[in-house]
Amino acid sequence: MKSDHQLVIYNSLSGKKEKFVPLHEDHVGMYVCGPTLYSEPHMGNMRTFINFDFIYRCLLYLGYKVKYVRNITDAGHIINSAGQEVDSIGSAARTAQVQSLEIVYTYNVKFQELQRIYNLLPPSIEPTATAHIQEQIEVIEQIIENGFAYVVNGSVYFDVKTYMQQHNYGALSGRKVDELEQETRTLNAQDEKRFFADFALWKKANPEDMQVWRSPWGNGNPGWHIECTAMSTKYLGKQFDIHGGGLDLKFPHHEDEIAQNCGSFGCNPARYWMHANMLNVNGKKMSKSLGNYFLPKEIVEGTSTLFTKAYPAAVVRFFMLQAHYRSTLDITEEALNASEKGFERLMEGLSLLEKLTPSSTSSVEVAKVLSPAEAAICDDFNAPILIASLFDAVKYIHALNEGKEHLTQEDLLWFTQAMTTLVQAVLGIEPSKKEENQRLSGVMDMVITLRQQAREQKDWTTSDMIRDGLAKAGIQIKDNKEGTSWS
RNA sequence: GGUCUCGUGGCCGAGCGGCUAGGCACCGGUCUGCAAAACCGUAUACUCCGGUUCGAAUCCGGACGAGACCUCCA
Repeated sequence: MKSDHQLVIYNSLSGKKEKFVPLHEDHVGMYVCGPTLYSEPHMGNMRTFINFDFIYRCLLYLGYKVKYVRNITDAGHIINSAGQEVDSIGSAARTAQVQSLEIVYTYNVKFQELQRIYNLLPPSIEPTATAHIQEQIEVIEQIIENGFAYVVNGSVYFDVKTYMQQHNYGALSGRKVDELEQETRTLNAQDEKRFFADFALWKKANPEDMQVWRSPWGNGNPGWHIECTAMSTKYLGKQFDIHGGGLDLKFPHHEDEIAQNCGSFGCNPARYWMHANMLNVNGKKMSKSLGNYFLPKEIVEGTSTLFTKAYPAAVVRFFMLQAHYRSTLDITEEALNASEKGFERLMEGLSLLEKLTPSSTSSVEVAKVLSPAEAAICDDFNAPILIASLFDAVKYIHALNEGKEHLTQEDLLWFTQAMTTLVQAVLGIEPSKKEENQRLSGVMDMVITLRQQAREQKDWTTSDMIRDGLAKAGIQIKDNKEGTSWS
């Protein structure tokens, strides 16, 4: 561990912040539930992935060797409590009149592109459900062997009642099964299940199914929850350090994952469960069903009807990291604009830092400037506090620039590297790339020279005409001490 | 209906027993031919009502309001 600070993580399992102690020193196994590729992930989905990307980056920064597994759901049948079968990928395929794999492949390509645009580090492994059918079958067999599942008419169900005799179903979500029964509004029409809370591990094939796999129980499809158990076990072991996902997956998905893992291997898969909170639009969760969503690409391209302009992906990412991952975040144009200005201030501070000249002595300890940033990272990955500390550092950079503070060459180098690491490697914010337009910049050089000549002759009419004309064309003139620049 | 979470200044959003969060906007200043930009600085807050405490935005109880989950969802 590089840091002097002790990392604490809020564990959803206990509802408390806990000291983070990995199972294997310096190594961290982390599993995060990825997207279901029946449509293009929306901005809310992206917030979760951005948050866990930040967490991954923090762990790397702290010196851990991280194995980060994020699955891709490209198969799976869900039986909801009303007994209806949901096969989102299959129905998307039927609607588009293509094969399931085509749907999955199309959206996976888009998802990979989004990861690039939003600067998400690629996980160590991105396994797909369809490539792990055999592993899923093996886990189900183990659960049956342990007596926590039963076979009915070609389908396999998890036996919650039997499981409860030895384990705590509801350990994560805090739900109590007898309460659940009363809570369930619609009466369960699924007569195959012995108990209303039982869930499918394997579902017998329907005639309309486009994808079907062979199993000891006949042709069918895996249940929704089992893929995560199979893949996390295969790549991270029966128990690993961190399991993450969106808050909306806490129940039933993660609760059922715990049941499956305990039912097959006798242990909770993860020691630390982390849940990222939702992205809100006008105070309501962004979701497909509410229709209040927009796509991550639309905001970057300026084609979303919610906003009047386009925002660079780095700005959107920065905006998201200005809220803690456990809080909901309301996205509005006003808030986004505020972040954009702040983002630019931070970036300008960074580029100013590289132009500073060293001094023979240092007036401030660099470690003291950087310490709050590390403390923020270690306090349950507190990105907003980290960013606040970076803004404090920007103030310090300006003080250095104005000669109010000074640093030796050695300290300046240290400070510069640390700041760059925190912004680029940890926050995952790349400096905005200025679009190099050779022809335009040539023209602009000339225009600025002309305006400068007019100003020297105190010909304010001409110089203001140039300034206003450029403003109309969307180009802003900035007069600094060193001269005139534009953007 | 059940379970849970949250209500912070104009906006977004940290903090979670005593110490300026931060960003944006506002206002004042420096700079400027005037502006803009940039930089510096000040101010504004903790839904309400009780309680615990020397001290509460922070803990406890209640009211009101909002949201999430209990159906698929990141």
